[in-house]
Amino acid sequence: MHTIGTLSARTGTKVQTIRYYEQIGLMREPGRSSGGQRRYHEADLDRLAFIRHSRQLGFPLDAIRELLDLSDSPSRPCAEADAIARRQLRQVELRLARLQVLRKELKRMVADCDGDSVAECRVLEVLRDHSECLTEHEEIGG
Amino acid sequence: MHTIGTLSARTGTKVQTIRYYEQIGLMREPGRSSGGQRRYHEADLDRLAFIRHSRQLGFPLDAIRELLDLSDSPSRPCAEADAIARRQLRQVELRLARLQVLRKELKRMVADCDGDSVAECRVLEVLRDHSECLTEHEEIGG
DNA sequence: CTTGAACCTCTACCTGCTGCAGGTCCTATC
DNA sequence: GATAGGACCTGCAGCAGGTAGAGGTTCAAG
Repeated sequence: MHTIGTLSARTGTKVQTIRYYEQIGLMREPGRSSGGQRRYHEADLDRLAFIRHSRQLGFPLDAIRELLDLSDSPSRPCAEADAIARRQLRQVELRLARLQVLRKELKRMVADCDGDSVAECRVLEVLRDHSECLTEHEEIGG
Repeated sequence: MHTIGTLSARTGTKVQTIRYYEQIGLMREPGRSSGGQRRYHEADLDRLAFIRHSRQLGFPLDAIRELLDLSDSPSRPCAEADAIARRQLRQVELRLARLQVLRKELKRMVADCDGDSVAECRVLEVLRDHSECLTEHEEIGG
């Protein structure tokens, strides 16, 4: 039996986050001590580790929910898990591509700026006028 | 004089978003028509375009606030604007580096999976056991 | 039996918006 | 001048994925 603090320490997850996962139904409601404190089994620790690792790989909580469901029914074909992972890979590749465009533009921006007064600052100039950009970038929220 | 709808259409910003920018003090409070509707000057349009463009380049609203302040005082040296842009560039490069690690790991994950049953699914296996990863990745929220 | 670290619930806040409800204004057309 | 209907108004709730704090209880070591 583990306390929530033990799970926290072992998985590097904040205590509040574990309670949050319980609240949104990602973690099962654990048993309680006579005084009302959460007491976890080893399986809960594994589940939390799974969740955290998936988060580290950028999976959104909804995807993790699906993966956990799949993980709980071992006889099903794994095509679904595979599809989720591929979707995540596509997302990551999309974000990479967009960030690469941004990096290029930002690099050019700071390279062109010679540190004079704000009035002739290249950085501000480029921000003022999108047409000075070499590439389209409809990033925002990527 | 422009309506909020005109600003919206010209900058590709939702009407609500413009009102939100006003609420958080990024956009100045415009004048109003006799009936209480917002009426904008050309300068407001420019300001909104600046904000949007900065957002597209991934600048957080706080940074944009600083950049706007700088932009309003043209005699100051532009070192500050430069620093903000460099900071943003560093952020983008950090995110890029992390995403590249993720991509590698995800690629390996889906490549190893041969589509059999969940019980022996590589995807789930890797998620279960971080030690199967080739690289450390403390992504989360990047 | 005491102490204090760890736990509990509840609520609010973060970023950067977006959407809806329910009501008002503006302007073109008849 | 009346009317239709699109554009506008305010205010509030909600999204992801947590994080922080208040104010109170429990647990376990000494």
